Amino acid sequence: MKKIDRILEILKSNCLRITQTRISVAEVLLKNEDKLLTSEEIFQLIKDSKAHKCDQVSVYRILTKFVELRIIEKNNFQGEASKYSLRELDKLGTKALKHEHYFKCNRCQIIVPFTRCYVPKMEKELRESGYTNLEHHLEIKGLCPDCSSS
Amino acid sequence: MKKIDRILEILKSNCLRITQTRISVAEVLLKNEDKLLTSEEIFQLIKDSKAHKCDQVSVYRILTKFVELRIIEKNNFQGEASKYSLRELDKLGTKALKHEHYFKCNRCQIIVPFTRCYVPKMEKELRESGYTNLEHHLEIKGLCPDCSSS
DNA sequence: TTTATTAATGCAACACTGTTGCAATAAGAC
DNA sequence: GTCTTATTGCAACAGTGTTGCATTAATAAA
Repeated sequence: MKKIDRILEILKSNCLRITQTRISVAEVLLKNEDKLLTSEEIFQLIKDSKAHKCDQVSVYRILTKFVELRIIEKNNFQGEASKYSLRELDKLGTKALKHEHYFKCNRCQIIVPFTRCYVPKMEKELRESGYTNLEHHLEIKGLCPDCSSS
Repeated sequence: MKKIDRILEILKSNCLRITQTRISVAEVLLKNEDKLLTSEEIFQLIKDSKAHKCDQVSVYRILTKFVELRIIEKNNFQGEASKYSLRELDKLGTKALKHEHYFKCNRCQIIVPFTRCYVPKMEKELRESGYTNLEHHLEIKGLCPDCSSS
């Protein structure tokens, strides 16, 4: 099954309408799966495509809804606009948590996701102390190899 | 040596003036060492004390300066105003990084700092790949024990 | 296919956090 | 006490995001 079809399926099963704006947002996210996009960037890409005109507010509302439906992830970096990215196909609409672990270069601003994760150990300790429903956000910043060597 | 004296010493050694507003900000932070305060809260506490009147903008500027001078730490939580806290006496003005590891309850909003940290392992891997000047921010959210059991 | 219903949208206005420019004030050097 | 200028207060602005409400369009029903 294609991702776009799964997204439409999720909308339908939640009694939400398949609107042009929702399709446009989904398409932009699909075309930029390797990136983290801000609401503003998504809005501009829709505008540029000229396929359909819409309002920035609608983009905000749709992104908020998509996060609720677990279609996308919202990633926050200190003092910046939230960045969004599509979840993997098999996790679309599910409660499976995506790990949010990013390195961000303080110079060239590149954002590199990384997969190794030791946080579960900390979460295990918290769970053993009575904490529940744990989720986390980890952000490592510094200089990437390119910026370190120049 | 007292913390307040060390703060004034840092200001002097950086050729910055000891002003009433800077003293007020330092005093509020000292009186609330166990908490993380927002700029707005610090401003209100100064206003309430009536010891001295000042502007919100000055508080912003002073906090920014104090962060630069490594007198305080700036802690960011998703979509919220930055929260500030004094550093430990022996770390005031030094480059020693404070670990920022917080648990935040999604229900009662309590923020609990925790000390155990596995992040250095991730940072070690990044350093071995050529990354430098690493710093991090980790935020774990969920329900605290009290909220979990009620 | 047309009509009716109402979810979704566009627009304007607002809210929150934080920043900037500049004239007035006050810290502290002399 | 006077002078210099760092610091402040004020007003205005900027970025991100939200809310209320009248209009539009997606979809169910006729």
